[in-house]
Amino acid sequence: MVYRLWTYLYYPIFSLMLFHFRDRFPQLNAYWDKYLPFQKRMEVSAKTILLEEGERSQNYIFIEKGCVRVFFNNNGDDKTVQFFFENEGLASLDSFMNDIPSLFSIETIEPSVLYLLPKKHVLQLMDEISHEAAFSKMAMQMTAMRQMHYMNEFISSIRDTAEQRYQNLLQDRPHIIQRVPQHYIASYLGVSKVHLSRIKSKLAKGKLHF
Amino acid sequence: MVYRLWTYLYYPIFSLMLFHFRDRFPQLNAYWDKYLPFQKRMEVSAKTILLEEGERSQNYIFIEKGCVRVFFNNNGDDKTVQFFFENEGLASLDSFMNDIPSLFSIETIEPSVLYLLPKKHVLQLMDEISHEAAFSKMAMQMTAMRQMHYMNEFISSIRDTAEQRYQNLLQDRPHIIQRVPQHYIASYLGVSKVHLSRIKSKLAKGKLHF
DNA sequence: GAAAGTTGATAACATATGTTATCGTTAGCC
DNA sequence: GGCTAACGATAACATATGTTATCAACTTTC
Repeated sequence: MVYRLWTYLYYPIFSLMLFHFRDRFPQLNAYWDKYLPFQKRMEVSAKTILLEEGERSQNYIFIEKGCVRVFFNNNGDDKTVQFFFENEGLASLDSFMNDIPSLFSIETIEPSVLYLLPKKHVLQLMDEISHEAAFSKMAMQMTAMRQMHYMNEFISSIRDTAEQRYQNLLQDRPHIIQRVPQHYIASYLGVSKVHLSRIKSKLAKGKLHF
Repeated sequence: MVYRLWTYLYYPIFSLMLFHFRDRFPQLNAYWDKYLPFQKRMEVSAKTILLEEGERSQNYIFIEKGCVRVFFNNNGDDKTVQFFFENEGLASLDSFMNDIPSLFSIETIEPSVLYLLPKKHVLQLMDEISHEAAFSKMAMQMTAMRQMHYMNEFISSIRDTAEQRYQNLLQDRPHIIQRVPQHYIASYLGVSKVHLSRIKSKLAKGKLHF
């Protein structure tokens, strides 16, 4: 019960950290820097599991170089939920906050340079940052943006075909298509890898002009 | 620019009003009651358009009796995004907040009793309520819940078949299936009405035991 | 109470998408 | 440098889903 309330309170703060913390809110960089000494630097190869589905999330992960994906297992094949790149951070939020088994696994896609900040220090950081004057405005902005993002994904799922969703991705977030293996993108779009290959082939043909 | 910032600030407050305001947070009922005199009561028949796609949202709508749906037009046929029932309130948020043409239409499904609160008074109410001590905690809770909701819808869309999504609806929100015409539910699930009918027929057969 | 519209089931057919398998290319590993 | 796994394209077939049309039951309207 206490845990739950606490989750909701700190949710937006955590969101702040999760997405483009450094780029978007340079005013808060000092807080982040203060906790640099507590972070553990890691250089890992591609396909390194950072958190296994069912384990409890103990670290906040910041990506200096490389990219990772969040996924879960669904009757044998895995479904990718989200991709993260340089200067983004992540954790399996529900697991991290409520100390429950994670619903998701986290894995590197490319060889990556990561910083891990243990839970204990994340909590301290949250505590300090919430005293910052400009904080609440930013927290709400971040949260609203996340809500919009997921709402748009949902609306897209009932409005657009897989082909249209692929083209949206191509237009809005081309870096994902450039850097992520195709079968992960397929599961992110909710289609089989064979079908995504067909979509690409169809689009390529449409672009040929004789 | 000013509008945008303002949107983000008041987003969670608005969320508070939007969903189960009265039921979930009785502490805030006094604020609501204070603005009762400014609300316009309406009794309308089914299929009454309350807001047309492209218009600017001018009122916050509270449902005393009946239900409504939010939808948009997509190449001729419309796609339902969400349903609202008794003691819930709604508006086309982006339009209401930023005074831009609405992306969605709002329409009653059943004959309904509604209260409309003009924008001007909604803004005053928001202003007052944000001074309430318990407010920020609740605002964040509401916002986190909305975020979770849309995230779960998104994950369900890449994980589940239409049949499984129908069964989820049946289990988690059976009132929707009981009260909403089937073709609206079909578009909400992202399938054709014919296919939803097939799903129902298949499930009905599965339940027969000879 | 007749006419018109709404809702839902079903059939027939077309298209979209999944599944399995094969193959060539590339990348990592010892 | 050769072995192995990962990746992506493609084909063949099976299943899922969309489209159009028809019909019956029910509601609303006048």
